[in-house]
Parts: sequence; structure tokens; C-alpha cells
Amino acid sequence: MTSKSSILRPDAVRGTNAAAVLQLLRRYDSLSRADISRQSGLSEGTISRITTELIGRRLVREDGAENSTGGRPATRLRLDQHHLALGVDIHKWETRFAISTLSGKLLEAESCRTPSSPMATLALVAKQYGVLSKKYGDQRIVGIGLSVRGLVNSRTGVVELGNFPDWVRVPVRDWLRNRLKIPVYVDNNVRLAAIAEFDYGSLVEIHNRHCILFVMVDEGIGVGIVLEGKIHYGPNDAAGEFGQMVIADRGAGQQHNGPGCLEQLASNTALCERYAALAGSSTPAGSGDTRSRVRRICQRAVKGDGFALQALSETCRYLGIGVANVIWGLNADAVVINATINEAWQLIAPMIERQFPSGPEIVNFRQLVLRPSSLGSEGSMIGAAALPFKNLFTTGERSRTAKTGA
Amino acid sequence: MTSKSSILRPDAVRGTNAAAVLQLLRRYDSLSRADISRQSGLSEGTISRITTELIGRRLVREDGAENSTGGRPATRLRLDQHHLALGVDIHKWETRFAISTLSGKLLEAESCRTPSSPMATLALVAKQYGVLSKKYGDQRIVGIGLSVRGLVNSRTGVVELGNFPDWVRVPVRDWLRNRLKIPVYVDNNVRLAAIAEFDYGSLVEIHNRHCILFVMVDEGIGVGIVLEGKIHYGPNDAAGEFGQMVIADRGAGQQHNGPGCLEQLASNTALCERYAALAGSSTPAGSGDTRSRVRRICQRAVKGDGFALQALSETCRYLGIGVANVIWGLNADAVVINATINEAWQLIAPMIERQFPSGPEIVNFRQLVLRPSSLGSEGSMIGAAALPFKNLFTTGERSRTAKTGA
DNA sequence: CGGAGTTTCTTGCATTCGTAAACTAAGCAC
DNA sequence: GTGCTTAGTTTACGAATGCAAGAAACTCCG
Repeated sequence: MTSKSSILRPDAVRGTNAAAVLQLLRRYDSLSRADISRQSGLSEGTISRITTELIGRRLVREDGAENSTGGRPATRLRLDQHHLALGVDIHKWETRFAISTLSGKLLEAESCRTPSSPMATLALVAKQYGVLSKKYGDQRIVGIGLSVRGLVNSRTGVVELGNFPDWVRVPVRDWLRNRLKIPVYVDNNVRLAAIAEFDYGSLVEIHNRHCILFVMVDEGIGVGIVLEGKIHYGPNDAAGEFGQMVIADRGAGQQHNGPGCLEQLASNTALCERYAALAGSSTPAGSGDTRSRVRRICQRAVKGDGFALQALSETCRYLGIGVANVIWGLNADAVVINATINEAWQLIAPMIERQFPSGPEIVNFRQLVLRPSSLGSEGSMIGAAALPFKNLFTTGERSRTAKTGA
Repeated sequence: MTSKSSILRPDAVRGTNAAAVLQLLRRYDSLSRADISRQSGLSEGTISRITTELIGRRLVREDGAENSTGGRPATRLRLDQHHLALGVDIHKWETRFAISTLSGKLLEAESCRTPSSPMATLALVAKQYGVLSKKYGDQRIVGIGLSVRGLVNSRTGVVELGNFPDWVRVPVRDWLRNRLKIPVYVDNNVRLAAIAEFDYGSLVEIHNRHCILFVMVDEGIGVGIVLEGKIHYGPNDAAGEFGQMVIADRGAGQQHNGPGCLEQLASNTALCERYAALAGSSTPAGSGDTRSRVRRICQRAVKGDGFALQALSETCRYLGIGVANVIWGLNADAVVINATINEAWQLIAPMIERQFPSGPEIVNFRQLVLRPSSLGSEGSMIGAAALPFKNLFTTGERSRTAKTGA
């Protein structure tokens, strides 16, 4: 396996380099051929040939000219907006749809209540695709990407165990692909948000980083690990469950989701319970879902409410310990937090950082960057809608999408 | 950065494929050209060209013929034993030297007391190289690999902070290279042992695995993370310090090597203290170094000694929690333990495994393999001695070593 | 206004790969 | 010895990149 996958063929070269060109255009939005040549190190001739191919495939588009700097003015190249993808983000109560371009811009978004059964949900996706496919004309939507909460096998496209009833071993990809005859991709929402943050987020410092921890806190805690620009899936597509990490062992027997694990100590639920315990039953703790309760706690903390501050501080202490644990092991150089408590970022950032050891001999935490997510709750959606384009940016994917248009 | 590193040139193809061929020969010891073609998927013609080049560079050698299976008998190919590397494993008290071949076999080993200062140690290495270089004749020793305990930057070859006095920012690589004019490589002992286990170890199940945790327990705890056959260094070459992971937070302020961290709970030192506390001062707990004390505890546990068993059990419980924490996050599919307590493997394996959650919905721990290290204390040495050959197995490294012999 | 200088982009040729297929080599079986 | 089978080599061909020459387009300056 290791041997076969590391084999190279001459025709794989073009694919890889074309992917690198597309990546550059995604990051810098607009570049001339000469710019690409300088950035990539490939010769101008090669870039010229690659771009004409990409323009022919309608992946890249010429877009006016730069001002001259004393010579022939450069032609601006951008990602073409021709190809579209349908992104679907399935929450517990709400399912959202969006159309996205190659550059990750969402053209239109729509949302509706999530049907009660998995199959009804898939049927809804199929119906929505039908409508949009007609609206945008022939062949423009090249694929569907779905974001699902829970355990997803992205290789088989099967939702093994969703975070909602009845989502057990649902063959999402095959069902939709057989019905709609277009490529379908499925992945976990945390990983998708992590990838979106890296590929389409606006945090400039992130792009140069080699090992990024993307921490999503909601009613659970999940971590997306981005290594050298690629997400780490693990052999069973189950990596990132650091929420189960035991950080406050009390001697009891170990079990799934036990009392001392990170998720039990630092999730939104934990924060709410902690606040309720402190403030007593006098405050309306039980109203609304967890997320809006957390928002209210944040607002009170910002105003100086002692109970809110204390609850937030304790929660962040545990979150900081958890993140620090992982940094010790992976030597991550960037941590991106996607959490409801980001609302009070100015307060929580130092609370988390306080748990990071410092000192002249501690090298793991040097140059570490801690940032709030730049995409917020849009992350999984953008990641989902980018899934059908993923191969273009990694292998160049010669055969599909092609149509050798023109 | 990401863009430049992902660029491919046509001439990089040969290097990559040659490296794949060498990897195959390393794993299977002996293969015919036809075998290599089948295993790699490359055509027979290409393999023929690659092997003649490798034979010319004295990296591969023909070695007799197989018995015929009805046609022309196959010519056996093996890694050539011509090129040698000097491996140096620096412990606190002892420094060991060994000569290794391309296939990772140690030809001769020698050891002596580690000098008190870093520079005296390097001078000793230089002297030893001089002796061996003469003994083995011209140019046969192509490089030196050093294994050092502590924080090592393998890119710069600088020992940032060794686990012995005065080893602070020692430019090991440059000092030796300038003096001896041959390539010098330095790395951390845990990572080297991890790589050795994967590349040269005899655990067959390990080779197919995608994410391996190599856990080394001594007076501290370090973890080597092997992803897709390559070790994870992290941006500052500081990954693997899971020994600092907090697993039993007691509310105290977080600090380096604090009381609740894995290393404090599951290292050899912790086991000794635990046993001493249980058995009281009646037993000779203080005699010998930690490692031999741990060996004695293991022997007693095997014989059924209650205190020894309890101490071992508690220690393994923590070790199991720590390993489980990492598996949740990385979804590793193999764990290799290199520890003094491996002596009582039959006892400790179930103690560790007891901390691994199981159940139909737990996918992270499915198909997980837990094994004792097959190389034991030899690991770092083998890894060190393999360092000078590393590039051959990854990029094919056309220029160096070459000499275009013959 | 026109030529020199400059920067951008394209095109033809040499080189380096791998594949496919023809071809040589070497053993077995009858 | 003749066919059959497997192993290994060689040659023609297609696909990439780099290099260098040339075409294109704009500025500057006399």
C-alpha cells in the first residue's frame, strides 16, 4: 500500500502543478501568469501552458489587465465562476442549502426544517438539487457536498452514527449519487469547518502554519487537525474526538463520555450548568437552547457579572488544559477556536492562554497563535460546498469536470 | 511555502520511484525485478532501468537466482551492503557506537562512558569516526546519525536542550560536519526509535498501519507519531511530548511537568515511588537505577507479589488513559509500547487495554493493535544509524552518495 | 512621433520520464 | 529438440518541464 501510493507517473506531474496553480489563485484571488511563475517556481512557459488548459476547462478566467509597470501590462487571472457546487449543512433542527463557486463564495443560501427521517432528508436534498440544477442551467452544478454532525466515513460516504435519531449507517453518498448521477461527498461538520477556515478563511497568519488545531465547541467538543494544509482523518475517519480526552481523572472506571473528560468540563452544556449552580435558580437559566443561554452568559460576563465571569473562567481553564495537552503532543503552531463563547473573545482568550505553559525551555508553545474562527457558523457550510472542488486543488483531477469545453 | 513544496518536475519522478523500489527491498529483503514490478505497479521496463541505476550506485546488488517456476529463474535483488553509516546513541552515562548497513543491520557495536561536556562527547565521536573510517576503507561510511535525549531540532542539527547538564544549544551537526566533511544528522531518541520500529522492526502488522503511536516510557514519557510511514515532527520539531498531558487535574495552577501530568503518573519513577509507598521501607527500593528497580518490580509481579501487581496496575491505568486520550484524537490504529515494564508484557497489556473504551458505536478503538516494541532498547541506535540513508528511501537523493560508481 | 527599454506571454526544441510491445534469455516438460 | 512459460532488456512514442528566442504591449525620452 505504502509502496503503490508513493509511485509517480509523468502525467501526474501536470495534475499536481495545475492544482498548485489553482491553490495560488484561491489564496491570492487574482494573479498574472508571471506572478504565478514567480510564486510557484515553475517556468513561465509551463505556467502559460497550464493556464491555457485551465481556461479551456473553464476553471480559470482572464479578467482585465493590470496597470503597466514599464512593460507589457499583466493579464489578471482569477478562478472562473462557471462551475458551481451545492453545499448542504444538516443540523439537528435545520438543514441549509447554498450554492458555491470555485472560490468559495456562497451565491445563495436557503434553509428549512430538517425532516425527521434520514431518507426524507436525502429526498429533500435531491428535490432541492433538481430545482437549483434547472435554475442554473445545464451541467453547471458539478457536485454536492454534505456536512453532517457525527461520525462520518468520508471515503465511503456513509454516515455511521449521526448526532440525531435514526442516522445509523446511512449510505448518503451512494443513495444520492445513484439517484442524481452526479458526484456526492459527505464529511463531518468539524473537519469541514476546519478545512474551510484554512482554505477560505481570512486569517492570514493561518496559511503559513504547518499544524493547526481547529477546536469547535458546542454541546460537544471536536477538533479538526490540519497538517501541512491537509486534514488528518485517521484510518477510520474518526480523528478529532479530543472531546473524550480525560483531563480530570478521579479514579473512577474509564468509560465513553465519562465525567472527567474534556467535553463534560468545557462544552456549552458544562458552562450552562456551572453558571446555573453558581447563580442559583433565581435566574432564567432554562429558557432557550444551550447556545442562546451561553450567549447570554457571555453578555453578562462582558458587563462584569461575577457569576458569569467565574463560570466562563472555569470553563476556559478546562478548555485551555485540553488544548495545551494536544499542543504538547502535536506541537501545533496555531489554534483556531470556533465556539459560542467566542462572543466574549476578549475575555476568554487570556483565560485559555493562561493554561499554556511559558518559559525559555518550553518550545512547543513558542510562536503559537490563538485566534477566533473567522467564518463562525458558516464554516461547515463553506467546507461542504467546497467538497466537490477538493480534488481540483489537490490532484488537478484531469478526467472529470473536464468536458474539454470550447 | 505550501505552493512551492507541492510543485513537481519530471525528473523528480525517477527519484520518488527509485525510493519506492528501495523501500520495497528494505521491507521484503529480497525481490526479483518482476516482483518489484508487480508490487509497485511500475512496468517491467522501468524497473529494469531503475535497478541498473541503483546497482551502478552500489545501493542494490544481485544475489543469485531463485528456483525456476517453469520459466527463466528470477534474479534476486537485495540492498547492497557496501555503503555504511555510523550511528551514535548518547545516553546520560553511556555512549554507544554502531556501524549499520542500508538494510539496518548493525555490524559492530561498541560503548563507552559519556564524557562530561558536550564538546568532549563530540570530539569522541569524531575520533571514533576516524578509527572506523580507516578500518572500513575509503568512503564506505557515508554519514553519521546521532540519537540524543531531549529537545533536538533535526532540521538545524542543533540540540536545543539535552537531558544532561550543559547540553544547551549545541550545534552538533555543523560542528561535526565541518570537522569531518561528511553528512551528519541528529534527532531525538524517541522519534528515532519510532522510525526504526516502523522501518526496520519485525512487527508485520505495523507496516500496513496509517497512524502509529510509539510510546516510550523511561524516567519520562515520549511519543513518536508515525503518519503514513513518516514521523510527525511539528513546526518546532517538538511534537511527541504527550508526557506533559494533564490527565488528573486537581484544580492547581498549570505548570510544566505539573503533578497531574502523564509523566508524573506513569513513568518508571512514578512506578517505583508507588511501589515503595505500598511496600514500605522494608524492601530495598533504593538500590540501583530506576530501570533495574522497575525490572525487579516486574519480576515480583509476575511471581504474584500483591504490592508489585497493584503498583503496576495503577501505573498502567494512567498509561492507558493517556494512550486512550491520544487515540481519541488521532484515531491511531496501532500502539507500540517501548518500556521497561514490557518485561511483564503479559500482565500489563490487559491493564492498559482495560482503559480503552469498547462498544458498537466506538469506532476509534476498533481494529486497534497494541504491541510491545520489537527492537527494545536497540531502537534509537538503529534509527540513528539509519538517518544517513533516510533520504534514499524518501526522495531517491540522486546527487549525493552517488559517485556514479563504475 | 518613433525608437529603446521593459515586462508579459507564447512557441519550438532538447531532455527526462514511464508505458507498451517487441525481443532476448533461460529454464521446464514432454 | 520443440513448445511453453517466466524474467529481463531495448526501442518507439507520448507527456511534462526548462530554456531560449520571439511576439506583444506599454513607458519613457529625445
